Amino acid sequence: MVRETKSTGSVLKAGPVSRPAAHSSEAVDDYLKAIFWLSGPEERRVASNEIAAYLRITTASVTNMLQKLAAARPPLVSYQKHHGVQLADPGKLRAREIVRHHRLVETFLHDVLGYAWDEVHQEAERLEHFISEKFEERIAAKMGHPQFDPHGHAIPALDGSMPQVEQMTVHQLPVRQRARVVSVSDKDPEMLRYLAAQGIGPGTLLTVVEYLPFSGPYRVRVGRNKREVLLSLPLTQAVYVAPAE
Amino acid sequence: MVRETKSTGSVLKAGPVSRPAAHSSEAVDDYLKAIFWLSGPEERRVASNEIAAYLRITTASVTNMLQKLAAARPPLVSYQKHHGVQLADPGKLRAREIVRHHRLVETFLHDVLGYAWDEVHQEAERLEHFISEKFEERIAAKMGHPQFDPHGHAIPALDGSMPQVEQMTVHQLPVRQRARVVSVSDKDPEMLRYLAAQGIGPGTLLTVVEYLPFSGPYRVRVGRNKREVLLSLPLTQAVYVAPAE
DNA sequence: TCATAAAATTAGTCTAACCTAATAATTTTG
DNA sequence: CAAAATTATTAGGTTAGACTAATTTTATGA
Repeated sequence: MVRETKSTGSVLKAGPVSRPAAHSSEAVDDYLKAIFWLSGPEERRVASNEIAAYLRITTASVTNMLQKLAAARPPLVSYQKHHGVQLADPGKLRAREIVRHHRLVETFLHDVLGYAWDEVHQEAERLEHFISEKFEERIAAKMGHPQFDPHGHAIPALDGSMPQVEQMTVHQLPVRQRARVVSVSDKDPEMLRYLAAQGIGPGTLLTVVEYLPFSGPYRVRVGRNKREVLLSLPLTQAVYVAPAE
Repeated sequence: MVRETKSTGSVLKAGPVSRPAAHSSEAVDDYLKAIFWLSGPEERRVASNEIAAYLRITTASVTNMLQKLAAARPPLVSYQKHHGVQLADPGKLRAREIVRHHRLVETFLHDVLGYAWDEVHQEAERLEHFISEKFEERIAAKMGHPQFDPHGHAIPALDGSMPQVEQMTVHQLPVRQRARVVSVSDKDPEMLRYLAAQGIGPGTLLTVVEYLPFSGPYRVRVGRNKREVLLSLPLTQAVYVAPAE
């Protein structure tokens, strides 16, 4: 019985030449995203180690996958045994595309479907892999091509470019320096709910009054009414700010 | 190195007892849907054969999967060697849930995101597996809990119930009998575009004037202005109507 | 610099879901 | 009602992407 293959369609051997991979598997997407985040704006090489910790899988699995990503035509990463990986251009493009999907979907869930800001991440994390370019385009258009997601993160443009905003964490902010919240990590819903309850979100003005020793809480004045709140170390590391004049 | 498994999470061994399976794989979903459609409203047993043809895979693969679906706790199908399958209640529930997802998503894409009616099926076919109950609930609410999708198909209620509308195909419609279009098969985009161009969609009034022999085209009068169009056999089988008094 | 610790790689196993080829059961028909 | 045709099942293979265990390479620090 001969039939057309209904294959799972891995990128790894697909496509004629040099196109940015029609579509990749969820697993491949997740590796590309991990490398993208871990390598940071300087795009430094990333160790298998770090990827394994980030994705909560073993390093053996990572090595295995990195070899496939590097063997893909065109290669999605540049990989050197024992010396980590870097995204190659097609991989970088795909990573940025997924980040764009994620943040557009988050914004859509929040602004159009009325999700709370601590609920959007989980749903976007799944959908980012499965929406089409058309879907992406339509929701972006519906929202007037937003620049930022509900947590204040910049949404990459279609060409993949992402505005680099100058920012630091509250943890790094000098005492008494007035600053405006730029963005908040979206990973932990509980954290987001707590911060929202304290009136902290993108745009909020704040000042660190004092930080207590031994990773103690930070006393922070929030907003116009200068309410004072206490933020633990992890919280101060989850809130990004830009100094205000 | 011991780690939490980030398994693909098959239904087949998941869950405590007797819950309708937290979530199933895409493949399992597709089998359940296939059985659901093939068994029809009478819920007759379905042969491995038919499933294989419907999903365009081999019968060996089907047998293999049916055994797993039957071995799942709780069983998703009732399966007897050499005598086909029927959906068990949990399987039926999941199948209806996916149909609900599919039709709600189609309606959403069409009504909210401005997709054309021939574009919605493909996107919904992917997304139906990955949206959460919350997403489903939110888009349904946003649209005012619609009863029908853009092709005229009824959207199953949350409890899985589907109104059974009395209908026949244009192919089966007696000559001169006035009828109203109930629904149109969404599978073939080209067909949908052609029908739309002829002014045929849910709600359209029509009458078969004449059918020519040897599977020849049907002459059909459409709408109030009684424009006459020719429909090939496949088209007459893709359009469902209810006789109008 | 060399011994040890840390990190990465290889080799081989597992599962889901497909496949082909061989075999068995059922149904149809002369 | 038995032979032929159809349909279903079993057995064994493949691929992606996880895993463990063993080994090798690189980095560290006495």
